[in-house]
Amino acid sequence: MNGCNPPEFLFAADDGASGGSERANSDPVYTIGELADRFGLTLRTLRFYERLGLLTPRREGRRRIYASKDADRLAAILRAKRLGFTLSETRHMIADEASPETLNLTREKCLEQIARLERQLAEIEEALAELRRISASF
Amino acid sequence: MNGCNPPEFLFAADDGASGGSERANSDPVYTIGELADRFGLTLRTLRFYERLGLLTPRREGRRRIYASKDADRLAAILRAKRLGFTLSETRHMIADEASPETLNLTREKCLEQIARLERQLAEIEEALAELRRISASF
DNA sequence: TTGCTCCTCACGTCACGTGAGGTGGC
DNA sequence: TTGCTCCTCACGTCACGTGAGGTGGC
Repeated sequence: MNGCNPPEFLFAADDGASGGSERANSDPVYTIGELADRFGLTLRTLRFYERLGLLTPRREGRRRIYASKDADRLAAILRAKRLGFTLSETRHMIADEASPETLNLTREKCLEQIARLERQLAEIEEALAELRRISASF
Repeated sequence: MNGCNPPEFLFAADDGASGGSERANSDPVYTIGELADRFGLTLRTLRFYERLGLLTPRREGRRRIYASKDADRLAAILRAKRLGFTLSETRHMIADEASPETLNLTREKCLEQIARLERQLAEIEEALAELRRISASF
């Protein structure tokens, strides 16, 4: 514990919804199909995230069982994805076991990402301008 | 030949520059390295485009020799790329032998592409807004 | 002989999609 | 038995990057 950590933003993805098969007492538990439905993903995507070490559901035999902390972690992953980070960047940003729902974003990474997206934005805007010029000429 | 073709835009990429090893009389000819330099690409990229059937340089033994029509075609490919088309879409858009420097863009494809890019633009703008909010909080 | 440019495999990366063939419980 | 959901390979897609090992001509 030290009192002067580098600036760091613990970014909570709040997800108030609850559901799934309540198997134990009150802690929701999901099959892969349920979790996929809930987040609008494919089974393949969830298995893929597991292979990358982003998710680690427990098993009942061969079948994957996802607890609410896994769902929280998945929400954080998708949040990072929406911000335009790659999965391997996301892997370094997902916080530790204690708070699976937070993303570990430094100010520096934040500014780098902004610069990256601004470049993409400029490219797309140029393309759009040209396409509009062309389509106006038809 | 019919007089009522669908609306179609033959889009010339003008590239006035000339250079390269003038091997035959007055028609510039390039090695793969020269062409890569000229367009800021890697050798790998040019070989890859050839495998996809986008470029078909002639050979002198095993070595690739690019004529000015190949350079024109490459310019058209890169133009389509800047407009956000995939290489396989581009493959269908590059015009026939007679005019290697033109892209064959229908009005419909143009509008579809505009819609696609507008969606990407919106996603990037949302991500940017969120990242700016986060970075302002540091 | 060294240096340069070229060549052909062929595997890696990114974020998955898409079968192929099989299992388990209602 | 049929239907449903799950499973593990394993190859495909997109646009290349990155060696590995070799060739040809100055």
